[in-house]
Amino acid sequence: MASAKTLREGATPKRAAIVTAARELFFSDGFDRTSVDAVAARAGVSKRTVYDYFGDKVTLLNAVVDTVGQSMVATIRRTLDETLAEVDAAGLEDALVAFSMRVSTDMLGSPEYATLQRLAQTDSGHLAKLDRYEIDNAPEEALAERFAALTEAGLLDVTDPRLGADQFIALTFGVALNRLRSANAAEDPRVRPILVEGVRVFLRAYRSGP
Amino acid sequence: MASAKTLREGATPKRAAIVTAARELFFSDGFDRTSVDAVAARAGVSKRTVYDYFGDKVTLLNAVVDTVGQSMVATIRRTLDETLAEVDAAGLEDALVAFSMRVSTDMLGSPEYATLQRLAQTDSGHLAKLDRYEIDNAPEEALAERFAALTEAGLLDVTDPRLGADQFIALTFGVALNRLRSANAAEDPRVRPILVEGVRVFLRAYRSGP
DNA sequence: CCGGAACTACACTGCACGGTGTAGTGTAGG
DNA sequence: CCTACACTACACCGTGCAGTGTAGTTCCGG
Repeated sequence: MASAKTLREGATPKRAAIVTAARELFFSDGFDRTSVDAVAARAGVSKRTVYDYFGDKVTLLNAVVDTVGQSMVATIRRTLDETLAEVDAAGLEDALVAFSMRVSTDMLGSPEYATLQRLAQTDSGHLAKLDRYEIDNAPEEALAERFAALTEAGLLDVTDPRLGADQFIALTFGVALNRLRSANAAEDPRVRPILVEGVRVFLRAYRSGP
Repeated sequence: MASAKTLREGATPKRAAIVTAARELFFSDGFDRTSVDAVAARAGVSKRTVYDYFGDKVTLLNAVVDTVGQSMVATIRRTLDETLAEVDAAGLEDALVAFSMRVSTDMLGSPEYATLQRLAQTDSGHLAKLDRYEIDNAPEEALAERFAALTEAGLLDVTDPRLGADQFIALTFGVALNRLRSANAAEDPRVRPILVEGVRVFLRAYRSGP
């Protein structure tokens, strides 16, 4: 006897369209300033359908956060494998730069990550208690694992991998995001130097000493 | 013939109370979810008075951002002078830790800085074009100056002081904020170790080598 | 051909909130 | 005592928006 009125389930194209439209609007205008009517219009769908699928606006937000989070994690995992799987000491710096560049650009806009945080924090903060721990920390955890492996392999000297991952992220994406508030990292030529320097600082601190 | 209806000026206690109440509510609930009625109630003031002073809600937000920004800059400048004015090589690490700790705790709650950014960005982003450049960058610039001085003095080796400042901030406050999303740094015992490690990374990368 | 599910179009409710107008109260200064 | 001003209390308007109810259309499987 769930009190729900049987929301529509499954991965239909309409559902995806709604989530996509909602994501775009939430990201650009914020949760509060986005009306469900606008989402429906953008998705090319009747407002009623939105409610048939999601029940209410907050649930829709959760769906967006969920979707973005998952795809983000997937992107990071894949990029991690593709850029940092087999490196030697000589290629480490380039590999780390490549990794951060790819992540920066692959995330559709760019501050997608930070924006997601904002969305799930500021907006649904008091509203929904989504178990965001996994989504929030998965990227850091994945990177931490990799740092641990690199330490094992003698390329790095990271005693606290999780902290190291947080610091790496802060030094690269954190600085870039802070500097170029609105910009989308995909094209901005100012991004790369920031990432390069961030990686250098990280390596000066954590590269395995002789 | 200004179109304004002569807002109330000057630093009256009521005005301060309104700004304070608005700050607290904007910070905890967000701009959109905070009603002017709530602000007035919290300030112990009639709603009409709020409008007599500020004209509209966005102007009130600007006043809040302004006030917080100024006091933040003041705090940072002062702390900078008190902790990093006269240091030698031996005391550098401790001084940097002291600086970041003091800044973390002195900022009333803690993520005040990030929250301010959010407020002025997400919320008034499309609404008001406040010339936030000074407020936003003053802390970084101030820290950059200090790093330049320390480089001059031979304690550090920071070729791009502004970038170094951004990195320092990311490594310390950035990491702390990211980890302890909601917490207020003032008391949380997890903050200090993060700051200490951030400073160490920074110094390993930037301490003047022999 | 029938029934049901997915959808749309649209009207409609209820409410919260930004903003205003105004009458009235307290208070300080001349 | 009178005026001016800061302020309150309160009623009020307009609007935007979440959410619902419903009638009608299309389409598909049996």
